[in-house]
Amino acid sequence: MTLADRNIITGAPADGSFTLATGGLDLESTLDGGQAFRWWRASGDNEPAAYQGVIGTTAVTLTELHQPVEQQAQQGDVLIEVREAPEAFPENFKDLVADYLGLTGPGTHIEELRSEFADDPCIGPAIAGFSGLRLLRQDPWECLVSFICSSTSNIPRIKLNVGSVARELGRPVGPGEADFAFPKPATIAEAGEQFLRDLGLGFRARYIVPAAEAVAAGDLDLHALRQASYEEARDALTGLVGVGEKIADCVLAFSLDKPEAFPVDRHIRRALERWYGLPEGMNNSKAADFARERFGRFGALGQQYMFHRERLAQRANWGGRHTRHALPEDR
DNA sequence: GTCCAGGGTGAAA
DNA sequence: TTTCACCCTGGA
Repeated sequence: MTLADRNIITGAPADGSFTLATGGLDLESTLDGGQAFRWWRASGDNEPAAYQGVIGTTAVTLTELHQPVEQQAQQGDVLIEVREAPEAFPENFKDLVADYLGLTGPGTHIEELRSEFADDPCIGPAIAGFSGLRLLRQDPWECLVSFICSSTSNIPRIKLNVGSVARELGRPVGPGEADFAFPKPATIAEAGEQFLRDLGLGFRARYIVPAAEAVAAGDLDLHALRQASYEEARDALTGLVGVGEKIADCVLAFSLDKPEAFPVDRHIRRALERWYGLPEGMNNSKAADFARERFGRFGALGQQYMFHRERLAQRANWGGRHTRHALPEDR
């Protein structure tokens, strides 16, 4: 039975909670690993991972099921609890959650990735030791703003900035202090650059407002880019001031159905040099070409594994195994 | 207290 | 192709 078979639903959940077959999805690395920035851990380090956040206009808590549970749910499924149902509760909400978690998309092609890249020096061990990372399929507008915020920033600060924008300009959708729907482009455009600067976004405020205006005016139709080719969609995004290839590739990978996108930042650049013989001094654009050539349709997912591995390696936290055995200084 | 890096980009040199 | 300014937050 496939995940899709197990996830067939009709109508909205009656009691506000339901489970999804996710094939062993790991919430921490997927929701809080640098793809999305508005998920907050709601459980202790030694408890099964649980995260609070907002999907669309619905405040939810997602919890990994680590023990056999009743009826149709299985170990490795995820429990979705609706913390506060919106006035107009989406009839197909379970489908929306499955869609957001990428359960029907390229992010689930983990077995193909595993078989094709089992011998890969960098992501091979990462996939073998850690198979729960998936690609999300986020709302493109929130994703775009998030990654404009990422410029010369760091993950804690990106979360701070995106959270401030949602809190100050978004509509409250739940009891929690982070329970806000992400504000529409017109709302952000109207708030203006100075407002965003006062929220602490710095020079990024100057980039977000014109992007909001373009989307609000219909000059840039983000959802339509899901149907466009990778090149066409990337050109449309980099047409925005403050959106270069890296940010565009993040938005393409995490919200616009472009699995071949391969965002190259300083960490990924270092990994490409260390593991794949990328010549030092090659610019990021060429490095991305190199990686897309190598990873093809697994670019976005492979990049997430690479990014995850580099992050853990920097924290020296890869279970003491995979980071230590093949770094250049060890060879 | 200072110093510095952090999921970049665009313009000038 | 390289260098620099752009904001500002948290940790060393």
